[in-house]
Amino acid sequence: METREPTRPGPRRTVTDQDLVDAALQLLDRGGPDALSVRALAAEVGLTATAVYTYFPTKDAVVAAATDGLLGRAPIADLADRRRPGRDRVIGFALGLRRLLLDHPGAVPLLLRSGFNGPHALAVGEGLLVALADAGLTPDDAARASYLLTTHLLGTVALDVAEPGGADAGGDDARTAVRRAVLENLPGAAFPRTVEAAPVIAGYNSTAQYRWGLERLVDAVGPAGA
Amino acid sequence: METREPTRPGPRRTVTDQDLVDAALQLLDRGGPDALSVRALAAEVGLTATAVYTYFPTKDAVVAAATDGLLGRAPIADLADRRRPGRDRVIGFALGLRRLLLDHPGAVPLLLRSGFNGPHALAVGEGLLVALADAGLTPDDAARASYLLTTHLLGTVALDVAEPGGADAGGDDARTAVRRAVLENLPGAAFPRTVEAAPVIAGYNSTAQYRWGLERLVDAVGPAGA
DNA sequence: ACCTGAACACCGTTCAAGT
DNA sequence: ACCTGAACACCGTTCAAGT
Repeated sequence: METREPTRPGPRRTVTDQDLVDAALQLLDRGGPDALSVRALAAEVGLTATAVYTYFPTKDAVVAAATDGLLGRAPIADLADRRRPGRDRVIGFALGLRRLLLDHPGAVPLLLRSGFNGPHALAVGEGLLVALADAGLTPDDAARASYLLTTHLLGTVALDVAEPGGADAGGDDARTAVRRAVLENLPGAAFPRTVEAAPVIAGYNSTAQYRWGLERLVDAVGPAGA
Repeated sequence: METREPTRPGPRRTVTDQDLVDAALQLLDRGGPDALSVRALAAEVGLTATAVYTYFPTKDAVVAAATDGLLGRAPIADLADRRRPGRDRVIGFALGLRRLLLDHPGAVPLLLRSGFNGPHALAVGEGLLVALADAGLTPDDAARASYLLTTHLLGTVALDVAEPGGADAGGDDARTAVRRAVLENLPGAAFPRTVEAAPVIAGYNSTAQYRWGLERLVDAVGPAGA
């Protein structure tokens, strides 16, 4: 006696909202932000372009669902694990969310324009507030710290994805080497400090550099300063 | 005997690269990122769409020139003024650049995808390195701090511009009130900390909140911690 | 409710042709 | 060199029509 969830009778539905969200993310992963067109999305799930408007009122609504869906894959379980110190949870989560977004560079430009008002965006914010409160911050300071962490994370990811050559320029080391060569060929008379610091600047996009800022940031807002 | 700069003879040129850059920024200011099309740009300066390709090889090149041109209006003179402490110069500059970008919200999504490799972007980076070195940081720490300040600034501006209602939602106070009402109507069972901190979260986009993070950030990277 | 096909008003870009 | 007009392969979205 197989008990499926109660479905309405009638012809088999072949496509769901979730199918479209998944297909949208796949298109973004494969071809970047410009690859997500209503026509391409429809073809991906075997529909005609106009049928998409049965599921979502506009393309913007599809984009909003897809970008919030991406945030739904953020490691918020890390934030809720009360056996670990709040500070460790925040740092681990931030590193994990950065990794997630850098693994989907095509979605990032759309995410940055999305408003961050979907259910998964709210869940991320709530989780950060919990972990920061556990780290000893007052509710108000936890909110300010959450915003500081978020802007730092999103700004970092935005710059990384905007990098010429983008994500397909090989690994961290290969990108750093390319950046360094460019920086060292700059006119030293006009930009002496930039040329001098080229090795560090070349590594801006590295995980080490993100962690450097993240740790200082967490310590700067923490209760240790109170 | 009027001595104009030597111009070639022949029919009067009516349009320059700079005209197109200025027109692009005006279109972005008036209608947001989607208002900048090659056809609209051409019409703005009295050309046909295809004539634009005489000046720039692609639309992306126009966008790059326009966004870097916007950075050219950043108050880098603030950074170079050696009569003031480095810390004050950095904070004043960051506040000024944030204001500049928020005054041109239509250009921000394009700026965030621009790569920041134009001459004015480089000049901003160089100025930050100078002021941070004057504040007592080592060259390497100045570079890391410059990146931290930049990501924070860009993340802040990105979130601000992405806000539903955007820049045309009245002043800071009006936007905060709207955000607060939305936050307080959230399901308190699912997002208790978010609802609790609603008054602070509603003010995320305020200059006060940006300054809160900026000052902590500057102090966290400063030589005081050494 | 879900889906199709035709259509509208747009895009960025190329090309042949003119001055 | 600068500019035009026609054209190509696309866009997001609407609408009438079908099941």
